[in-house]
Amino acid sequence: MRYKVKELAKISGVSVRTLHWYDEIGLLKPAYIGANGYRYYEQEQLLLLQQILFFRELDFKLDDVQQMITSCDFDKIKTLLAHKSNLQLNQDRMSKLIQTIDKTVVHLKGNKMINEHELYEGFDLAKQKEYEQYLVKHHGTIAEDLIAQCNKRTVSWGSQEWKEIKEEGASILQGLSVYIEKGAGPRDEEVQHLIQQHYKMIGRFYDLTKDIYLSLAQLYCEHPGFRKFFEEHSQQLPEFMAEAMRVYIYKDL
Amino acid sequence: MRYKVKELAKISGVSVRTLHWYDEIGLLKPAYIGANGYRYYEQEQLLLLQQILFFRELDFKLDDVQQMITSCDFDKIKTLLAHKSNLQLNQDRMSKLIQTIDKTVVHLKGNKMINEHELYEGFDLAKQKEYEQYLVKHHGTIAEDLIAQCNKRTVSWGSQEWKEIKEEGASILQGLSVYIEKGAGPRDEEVQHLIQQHYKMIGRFYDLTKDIYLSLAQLYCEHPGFRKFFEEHSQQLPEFMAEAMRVYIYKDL
DNA sequence: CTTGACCCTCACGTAACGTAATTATTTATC
DNA sequence: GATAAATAATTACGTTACGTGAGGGTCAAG
Repeated sequence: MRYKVKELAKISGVSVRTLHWYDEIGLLKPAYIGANGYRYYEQEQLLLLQQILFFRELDFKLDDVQQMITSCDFDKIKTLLAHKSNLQLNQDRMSKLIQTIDKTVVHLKGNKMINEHELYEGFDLAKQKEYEQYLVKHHGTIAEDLIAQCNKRTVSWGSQEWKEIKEEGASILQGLSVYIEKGAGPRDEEVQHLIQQHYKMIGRFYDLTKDIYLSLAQLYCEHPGFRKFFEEHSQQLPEFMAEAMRVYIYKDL
Repeated sequence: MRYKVKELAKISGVSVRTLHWYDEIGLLKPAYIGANGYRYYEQEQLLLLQQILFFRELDFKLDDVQQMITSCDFDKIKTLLAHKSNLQLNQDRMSKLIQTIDKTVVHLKGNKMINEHELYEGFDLAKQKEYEQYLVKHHGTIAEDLIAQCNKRTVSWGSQEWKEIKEEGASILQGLSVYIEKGAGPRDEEVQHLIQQHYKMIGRFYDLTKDIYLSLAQLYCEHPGFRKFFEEHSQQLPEFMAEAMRVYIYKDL
């Protein structure tokens, strides 16, 4: 069995350019080159490529990958452990950065006395009733059960918990609108990560199923109250978010 | 007060080239340019530069830094939170990578049946007595106290704990020798991180002070048994590690 | 007036490809 | 067998945030 570039690219999930590049730097040479100048790869190269991709995924530089695949198991272990400690360093740095961001956000909020009401008015309890009626009208008894469950859970929440969940919600929506401005798509990884947070957050209100989450996506677009709330962050947020939610639900299939 | 490039570079801790670059991309223009073509910065630019460096440290791309310093607090918060979720994504990835590395290491070890004795013989209990006598001879009663403390603590350790600490120790030494091969210096961040791990590990045996740790550095170089053990990883490991240990102790001063 | 420290502007190198542009070859269809 | 579509090749520029010289002016001190 021999593969041409495109074929090997497809089964290994890399681009043709990557194979060209790996050839150029001597990381993965073709088994042989035809009289037409074409690169032909064999089973052996496929296996080697998989090794390469494995180490690449671990954030090794290609130079180091080169070393790895040619070194013995003992040296591999040494290098892996050294690399691990590097990753841990990075992790520590991330933690510190996140802390710094949190502090900065608090500082900025305190500085400008951002009006909580303005930021979070979507959680207004008065509007809650309206939403519930809408839900019942459009989704029947299932919605009633959810509302009951939601009420049962939230009565025990203190103002601290409400504040947390409000902040988290606002953070998610703000994040999404930033990505919209940047021209990101609903299936981009960063967006999906935010949607995952959203999914988990909603799960604190009631037991969430895929169907219910899809209904929510619909609700956010259709219900004027929700629409307005979302549109305050970004004009395209309702559709964008609904699409991202659908992607999130269907992506595992 | 006006600064020329080198002066601003020194007080802000960046390179001259960086200032040139920031000028070129319009991120930080000089206050004015002299007839000689020199860049002159004022207090205002210094403050701006500090802002820039703050966001740069948070791993923002310079494009985004540009946005940040020109946007209002509200938008800053949005962007910061979006960035935070990015960092969290990265953190998650790191965790997974580290797990994968651990699994791979276990797999490689199992595969090649690496001889534990060969890897960890430095922890041989028989040799322990020899070390202790050497310590007492060269460091007197302080060493005796340490040995007593060490014995008191370690009697309660099970084989699991011994194994853990052996693995950690081996991992550190292997990591160090990899860096030596790469031509790293004793004060490099990665090396210092490993030394920190080493410091903490030793701290599990007895209460560690700076003086004692410095004595250890000496011991590793002088005592033939230790030397031999370290030299099995790398010929230069004893001196390299001792120097790194001294750097670690003195770096806070 | 020289010397050294400093300034300037190119301009190439980095890592790992992405993205054309242009040309040649194979494959599929008629 | 001719033509078109797909795929191959090479070449080369773009990306990030600078590092590192090269070659050549400017300024303060001795």
